[in-house]
Amino acid sequence: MYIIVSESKPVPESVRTRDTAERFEGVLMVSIKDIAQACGVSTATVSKALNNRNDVNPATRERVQETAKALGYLPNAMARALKTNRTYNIGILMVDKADRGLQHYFFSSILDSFKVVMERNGYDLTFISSQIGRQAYSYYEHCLYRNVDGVLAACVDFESDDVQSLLGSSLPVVSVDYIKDGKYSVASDNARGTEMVTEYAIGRGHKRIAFLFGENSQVTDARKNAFLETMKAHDLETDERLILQGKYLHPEISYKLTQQLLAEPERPTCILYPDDICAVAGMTAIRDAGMTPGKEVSVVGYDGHPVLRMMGPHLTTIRQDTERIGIRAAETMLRLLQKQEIPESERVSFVDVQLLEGETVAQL
Amino acid sequence: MYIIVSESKPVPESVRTRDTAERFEGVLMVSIKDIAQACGVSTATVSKALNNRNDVNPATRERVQETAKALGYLPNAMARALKTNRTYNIGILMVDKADRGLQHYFFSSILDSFKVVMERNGYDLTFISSQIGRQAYSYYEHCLYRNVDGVLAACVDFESDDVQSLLGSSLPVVSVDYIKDGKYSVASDNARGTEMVTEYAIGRGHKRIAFLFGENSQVTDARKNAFLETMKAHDLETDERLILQGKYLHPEISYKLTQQLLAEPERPTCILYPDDICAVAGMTAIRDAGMTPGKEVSVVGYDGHPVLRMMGPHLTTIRQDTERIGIRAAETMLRLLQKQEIPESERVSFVDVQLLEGETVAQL
DNA sequence: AACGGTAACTAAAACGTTTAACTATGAATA
DNA sequence: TATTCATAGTTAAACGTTTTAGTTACCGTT
Repeated sequence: MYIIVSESKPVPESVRTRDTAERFEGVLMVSIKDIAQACGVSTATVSKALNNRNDVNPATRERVQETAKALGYLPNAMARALKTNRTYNIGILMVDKADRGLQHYFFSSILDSFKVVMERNGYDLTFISSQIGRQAYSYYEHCLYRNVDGVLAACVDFESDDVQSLLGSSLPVVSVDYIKDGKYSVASDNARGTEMVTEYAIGRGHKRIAFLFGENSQVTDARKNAFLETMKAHDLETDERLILQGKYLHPEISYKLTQQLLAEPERPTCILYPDDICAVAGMTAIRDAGMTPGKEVSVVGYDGHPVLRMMGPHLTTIRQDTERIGIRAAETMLRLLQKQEIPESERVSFVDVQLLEGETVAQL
Repeated sequence: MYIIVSESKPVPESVRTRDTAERFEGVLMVSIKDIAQACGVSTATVSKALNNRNDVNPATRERVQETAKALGYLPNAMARALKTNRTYNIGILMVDKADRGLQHYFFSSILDSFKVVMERNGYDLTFISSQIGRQAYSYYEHCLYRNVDGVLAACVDFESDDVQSLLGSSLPVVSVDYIKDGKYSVASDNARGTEMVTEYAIGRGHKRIAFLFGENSQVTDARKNAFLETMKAHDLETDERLILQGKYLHPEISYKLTQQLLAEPERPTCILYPDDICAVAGMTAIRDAGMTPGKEVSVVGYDGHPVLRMMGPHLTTIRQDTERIGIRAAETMLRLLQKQEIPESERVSFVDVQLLEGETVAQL
């Protein structure tokens, strides 16, 4: 690997042996050629020395590395990538329809832990847009243009042609909460989470349980199916008037749907929401209707949003382990990048969820 | 600029005239040479045609561009950057001490809007880490290594040597909520926000107002000073027992400090919190002490976090215009990148805030 | 003395662009 | 007719690396 340069100092005029273009005003970059001249060896030897190859004399290697340090040498990522076809750059695909992808706690938090692990391993993260310069291109083309070594896809419209063509390519792609045959993904255990929370409500005596779900997606399907199956397993009938589609993280819609549920002739005793934000909005609707969440009507969220940790009453919810999801995704990515064979069974990795018991589900 | 390739198709074998390295398995990249051969011109002409230079015959330009499209040509960012010293890549420095920088609504939201504007203008965003490969380097060195065209710095320890050396460099840097002489920044109008909210509380009859502030920073200083000055301007005395340091976005600490304030012999009638999360925690502490936020003790937040939009009671708070901050930062960045002269007076751009009146400040 | 082997190094090509300098052609001008 | 000029193209170098193939020089064997 390269030389640690603890502090970047200006290159002393005395050691500069050739004209190097200024990368920025006043910033002269030292190249491998400068080191070669200073050490009286060829650039090939310098390259090998800096990369710790073994066909270079230890004494020479030492001398080269010291000179590199002394001159403040930094490798040029572009030149290296051009030659090796490896950028040590991972593309991040995280764009929801409203360009608000980063603002969803669930995804930004996954990105944060993914980032930490990847950076530790020498990779940088670059967002993939749907343009190159000012022209429109597909995500896949953008990836080729930037030559990323791999892609993390999350919070994106997986069913779009654009994303599908990326997933179908030979690029290493790890997707979050989306499973595709032969591809690699990390998913929160949505089926189990929904099962847990449904059983919890049933266990506290609830029979008439409403289920609000978000936009169509694999996540939504997994949760909806788990809900229906759990209800059936407990011989409880599901009233389709209580199973409504809302939108993830959309409090207004959740508020309205809650009002609608409360207006039912036979209203539910418990409402399962697609996320915590929606649950909070639902609680407000309940209060506005003159009732108390957790008393007349029980409420359950999803996510385990940290903002709610300190809020009263504590929301009963499913915590998704975003940190672990990010780490798992990074691990999978690193294995792909190292061309490790990943057994069929490990292509999809489910991350455990956790039931956070608050005070919003009444014991009937 | 370049050719729009609406869909990336495999290169027909017939048109491939030379061996090109596979960038990934099965992905043969078409280069400018392929186009040159196919069109019977030199690579120089192809380059000029694709870049819409004017010393190329319109007919030739047309032919080259069509061929490029037909062959599925994509420019190679690395090669181009190596030659031109322009990457069209902006470094993002957004790392708090706990690697949770992206999870702060304020910053992720700024990043989101910054990203949209920069991408529209042909720039990509890459996170700057403090490593190159597996070795530690300074942020500045990392920027040189990746050859970013500019850097956005936010949510970072501005006072550290590492960040200071970046700010002191000749790289175009735009900082958010941190002002440095001769440098470019966008800042939320913290002084004005605090003044507004303090005057609002005073206007509702509050005299004994507590002020909780976060970690030492320019933001904190601006807010604290504004608070003290506003109080003084209204001839109200400030009790230093009511002016306490907490931590941004740290509900537990906020909870404890609130308890401490409530235990004061002469307790405050209103508490100003450093952010909405802290305010929510404070409200819980107030409830836990058997009181009602907005009645016995009033509460004010800061940020205008959207999660709270649907929560009852509505928190009175200052909304920071994160979207505009991101856009402004992008505009400043673009001007710097185009080497536009930015007048002294526009180096620091303050973004207006907004008072969101909720129900948590009692009229005395 | 001749040979083979190895360690340490070098020369040069290559990655895919851009661009400065040059050339050829023909049209316009003096 | 000779000169200038503009247009449209070409050649070749360069950006900073990595890497293949080759070259020494030296040592130990036979």
